[in-house]
Amino acid sequence: MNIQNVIDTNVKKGFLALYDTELPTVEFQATRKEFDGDVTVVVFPMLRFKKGNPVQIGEDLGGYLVANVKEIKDFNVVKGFLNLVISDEFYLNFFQSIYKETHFGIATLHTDEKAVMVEYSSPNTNKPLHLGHVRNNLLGFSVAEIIKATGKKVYKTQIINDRGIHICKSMLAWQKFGNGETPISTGLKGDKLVGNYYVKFDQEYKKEIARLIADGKNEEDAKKEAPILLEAQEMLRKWEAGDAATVALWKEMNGWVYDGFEATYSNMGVNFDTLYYESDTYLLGKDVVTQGLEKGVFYRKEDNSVWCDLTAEGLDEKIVLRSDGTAVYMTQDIGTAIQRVKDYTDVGGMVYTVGNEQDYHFQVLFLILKKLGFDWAKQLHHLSYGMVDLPSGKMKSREGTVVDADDLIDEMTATAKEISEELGKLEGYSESEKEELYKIIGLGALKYFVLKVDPKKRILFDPKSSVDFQGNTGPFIQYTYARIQSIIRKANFDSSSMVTIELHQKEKELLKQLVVFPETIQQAATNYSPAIIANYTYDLVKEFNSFYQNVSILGEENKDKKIFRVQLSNKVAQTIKIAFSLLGIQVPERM
RNA sequence: GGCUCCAUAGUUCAACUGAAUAGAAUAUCAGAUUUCGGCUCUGAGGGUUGCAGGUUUGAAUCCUGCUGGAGUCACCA
Repeated sequence: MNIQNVIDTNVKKGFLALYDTELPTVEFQATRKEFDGDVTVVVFPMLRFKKGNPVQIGEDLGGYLVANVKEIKDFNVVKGFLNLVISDEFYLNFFQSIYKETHFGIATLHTDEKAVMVEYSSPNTNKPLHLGHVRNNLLGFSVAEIIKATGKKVYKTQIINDRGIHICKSMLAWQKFGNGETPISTGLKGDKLVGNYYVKFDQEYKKEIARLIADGKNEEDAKKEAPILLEAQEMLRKWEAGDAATVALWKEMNGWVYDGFEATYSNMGVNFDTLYYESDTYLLGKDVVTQGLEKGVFYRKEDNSVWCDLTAEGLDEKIVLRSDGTAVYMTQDIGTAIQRVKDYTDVGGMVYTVGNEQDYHFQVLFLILKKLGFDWAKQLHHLSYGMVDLPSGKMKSREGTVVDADDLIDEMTATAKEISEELGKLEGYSESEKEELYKIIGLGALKYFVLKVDPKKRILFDPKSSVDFQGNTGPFIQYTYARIQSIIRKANFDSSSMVTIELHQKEKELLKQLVVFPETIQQAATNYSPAIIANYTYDLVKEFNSFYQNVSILGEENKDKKIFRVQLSNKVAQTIKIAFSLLGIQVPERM
């Protein structure tokens, strides 16, 4: 019995009664502040079905609605806009119906629907996580939570690129120059330690190239013949042959990296339900390619390489198997996708959180999977997002302009600490509670900053000034939440019974905002956009602050009104908390 | 060069996917509240929505062509 449905069906009914004409759709929107009313029906589109003066049609329809629909109390027409005034009773009934709900807006699990697998993060194991991964992780995690909130089962996953020549490079450098260093012996996080040796390899490699060139080699040959590179290639062959010592070293060093990543993930507050490793999946696609060849989806060239012709779909030809029979990136992704559906038979679709530089890759991947005839291939989505740029330009690891994820979180936490100490509302908090709080605020600022922007747009991140704590920011919203909690702590009277009062305009505005929360989640899910949730929450908070400024809550003399305002504040706080949980942001009781 | 994406107040972002005078925040200026947390609230100035056409009762939004930026077009991942 939501108000949209009521209006939709009754406008159609009214149109039929008045003009004897069927109206397929009704367009409406929230009424702008400067006009009277709550919901506005747009008359213009109706002119296609019934020629006439839009104002007159508006008047006729308005009259019909007020006479026939109890929720609609009054109306006015401005140009082609029919503004409807919704009754207090409707909003009060709505409030009573949601007041006891602890998870307002969150749908219960629809057991009849297929599950969705959301992939995100998928880092290179040679490099510690940086700002780009932060955006990826926050987006992936949040979209997974949002989809879950619409009632679907969700599996969070990632594919770990744990194999290949790049891994051998850091292994080799560690063997040669590491002197047996471990994360424990150095006190370094494992991913940082391994990352250092990856850099070390590159330095040595460059030195050798320079030496070879000095000895008279040309640059191209020098790059190919540098001894350290040859050694790395030899190591890869050993690894692929299953050489025990090489595999043991590989396992040990990867273990360090995973521990390091795990620390960063847990710090960031993201997690996974299931993991896939490239070393397990890189061969998976081959069988599929064989089957695809039989079906005629792929074809073999003279040199024995296998291709997929996508020119009919407006794309190019794409290689899926090298002439030596080995798998390429695409082969691996085909195999992994199929494996996932085998492992989790309830999965009916997947979301890939990967940067927009891979738009083309995923277009091709999805198309190939469709051609192979998998019914779930229609339910694949590439959650493509823009890069994070620094004022100095692109992040480049070699130039040291990478913003490290761990460092970033530490910095944000430190800033939060400075600000909280100035405010000084934390008497009675222990040191560890304070530290916990600083992290909630610091991370809240970072996450909100990243998530409030439409995913497909680029973000310019200025570490110095970008992350603010005022205005449209995470801490501003957290602050409002904390302030409501303060009011509730002080409201030491029984406020559990439901009351009927005449609504203040500000109360009505707040209720209007609450009404649209469930559909906002739905919209965020269909658009794969946490930004929609972020902006909704901000609007709700602004509306609350305006209410807070305009009416007195605890100072109200009318007992019923006082009760209602406490209840309403409480519901707003709960809604903030739920909305923020969809973004992976926590809210503090005090700050 | 082909294809894809992006361009909105000084700045950071919106605009419910085609509707009313394009909205917030921030910064600036002017005020309120001095009593539920002054990290609050109200107001002002600030825009030819990159440019030029087109479709439409109506365009930031759709189409075409430009300009500027990014990405991609590997038997790399």
